[in-house]
Amino acid sequence: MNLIEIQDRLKQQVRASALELFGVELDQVNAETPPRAELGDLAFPVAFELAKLVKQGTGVKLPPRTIAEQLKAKLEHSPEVDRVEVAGAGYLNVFFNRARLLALFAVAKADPEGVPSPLPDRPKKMVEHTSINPNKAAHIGHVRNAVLGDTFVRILQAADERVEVQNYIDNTGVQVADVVVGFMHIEKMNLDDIKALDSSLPSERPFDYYCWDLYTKVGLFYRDGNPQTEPNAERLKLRTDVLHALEEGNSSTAALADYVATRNVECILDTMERLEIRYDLLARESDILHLHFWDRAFELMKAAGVLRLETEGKHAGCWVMPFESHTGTDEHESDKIIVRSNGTVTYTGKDIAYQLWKLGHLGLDFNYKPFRAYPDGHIAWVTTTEPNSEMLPEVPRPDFGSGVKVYNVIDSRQSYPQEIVARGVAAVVPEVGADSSTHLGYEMVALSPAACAELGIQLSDADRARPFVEMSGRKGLGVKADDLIDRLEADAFREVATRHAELSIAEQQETAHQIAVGALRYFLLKFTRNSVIAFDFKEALSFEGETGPYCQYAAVRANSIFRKLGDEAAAAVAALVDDTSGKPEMASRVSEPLAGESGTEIWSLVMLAERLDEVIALCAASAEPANLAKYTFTLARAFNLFYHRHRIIAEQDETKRAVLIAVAQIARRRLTSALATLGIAVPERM
RNA sequence: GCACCCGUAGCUCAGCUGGAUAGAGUGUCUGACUUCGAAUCAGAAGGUCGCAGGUUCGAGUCCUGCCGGGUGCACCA
Repeated sequence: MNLIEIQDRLKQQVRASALELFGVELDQVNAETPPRAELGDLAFPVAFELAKLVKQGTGVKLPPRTIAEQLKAKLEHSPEVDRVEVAGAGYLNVFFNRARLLALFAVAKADPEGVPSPLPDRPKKMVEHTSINPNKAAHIGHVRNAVLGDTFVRILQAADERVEVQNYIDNTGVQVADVVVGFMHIEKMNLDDIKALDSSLPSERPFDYYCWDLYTKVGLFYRDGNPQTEPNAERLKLRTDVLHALEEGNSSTAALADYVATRNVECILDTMERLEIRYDLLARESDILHLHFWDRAFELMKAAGVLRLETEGKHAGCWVMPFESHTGTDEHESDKIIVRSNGTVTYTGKDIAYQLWKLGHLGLDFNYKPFRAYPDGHIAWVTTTEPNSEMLPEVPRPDFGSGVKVYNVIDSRQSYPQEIVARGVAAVVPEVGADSSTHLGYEMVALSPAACAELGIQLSDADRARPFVEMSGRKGLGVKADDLIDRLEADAFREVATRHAELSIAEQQETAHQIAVGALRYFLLKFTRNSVIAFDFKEALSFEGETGPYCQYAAVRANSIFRKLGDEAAAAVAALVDDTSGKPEMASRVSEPLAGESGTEIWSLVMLAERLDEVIALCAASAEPANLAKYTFTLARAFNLFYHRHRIIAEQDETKRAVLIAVAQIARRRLTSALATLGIAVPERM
């Protein structure tokens, strides 16, 4: 039995008592954590609500405290409850039987490092994240997306959900076309030239870095080298021609673009692998086009009557989706164009087709082939048009698509098109509804003025006056992910080398790597999704205070205690469990260290640690990983305080020592599990 | 013009479906390493929760209006 089950049981008793004593049927009973541990383990503010309902129902005015007093007597019969107090204006505060629950929590099975066994019987949830245009290296804004998405995946898995992770590859879009224009018309290269270049590039400037620089040149190229002038129409036509070639496929230009995009995807996946971020499926836009997903979606949408062919006005010849919640003006139309007057489909249209496929309502499927095998044997697959790829005998292919719920991790600037996608899907398949599509939006990562100065970026006067500057791949304005990870690893390595000279270089590097990942992931997760991160080097590179390494350090300390205790820890916990079951005298001795002011302080760590399941459930429901990050830090902080105040190994009293061991055991298990769900490993030493 | 997001300590941010005395980190100042590791801990100082109304037992949280900042409203993605 865990804390959630105990709470649910008490809530049911409150409901039953309210009905019995006052004849009031409560919809739900709220439980909260009292502001201070000495006020109890669980609080019900239910008496306030009951006072109101009783007055409405009968006209009798009962003070909340009187109501609470009557409920108190009923609750005190539960075996998990030690006593109940009425406090304040009418709070019902529950104090648990500490010795009993300590034994209960101490024997709970350890979580298997946040990787639960697969649950094939469960309906599948789809999470799309990363989805970086494959034309350049990833910057920290992209990493925010990937870390948010990956952590949300881990949260769903920790909540026993079945999840499929997809990364959308927009390999036929404008951004890829631009880099292709750069290779063909600035660098004057053909496919063989690019391959030769690729293999000659130094490791510190890989292909995606090369494309990053080239991409910034293309913007200038369109404007004949002067950023102030209007684009050169002749040169812009080169882009249109490339775009057209990409959509058609089967040309030397398309082959060149495919190489460029695929190599960038490989580089980006390498970057993400450094942060423990992996994928199940890479869904390529070219395959959505060439397998005619849109044609099918178009038919479904027309049949459902969600599209209207405009015959007059400035949208004449376009198929549009009416969007009445946005009122139109002269400047801004309220309807969303899905098919252009030249017959081509917009991005939103393609996304509706893709979303219908994710939910298993398109009636078409991709073909698949393996893209990358991870060291643990997991395979990231990629979509393809070639049907024979299905036949690869040595790799069993999972079934992709057909989820019941879709989460799209996309920055909040795209909330308007995302809303249209959700409504389009709901209109075609009313039975799944708009609720099956969730836009997991987040604000951008921008650059603080200090960060711009450090990067040597010249700001315009207008930008200087702003609180932050938006990153721009087009302008080459941004912090590349690999550069930042390199810096973090170098900083961490320097620390580890001085602290642990006894470790081998390889061990020091591995530890530095784990610390760097912890620092970066935590930094990106501690902000809630709708807060803009004004990126600051000093803050991002910090290992002290509210950081990932702080949390890792607490877990490392806990582990070192158990390393020293050896077999004694398990024996002590077993003895404690034995004492509390059916030996009243021994049980009361176990209660002693948990009583009084000092005992409450120790006990509060247990209660906090056991709240992990509740926090995971909250994060899964609200799609807000920041809650888990904050919780993990709070737990680490509480453990550090406990660690500082109580010397376990030096403790002479055997019973108290066993209690402290059990408490530390619970805390380190939950802390390790919380960190794993954040994608943060616990080093051996640090 | 319309829609969405934000405004909380000097700075960066939390604040669960309305609940008890609004919290962290950072910065400043002061203490604690002979101990299971100081990437740590303790203490001090720091607040008109943007402003004004309203809803109620109770509002940082909900409603209305206003002020200030951000984003979106493409036959781009």
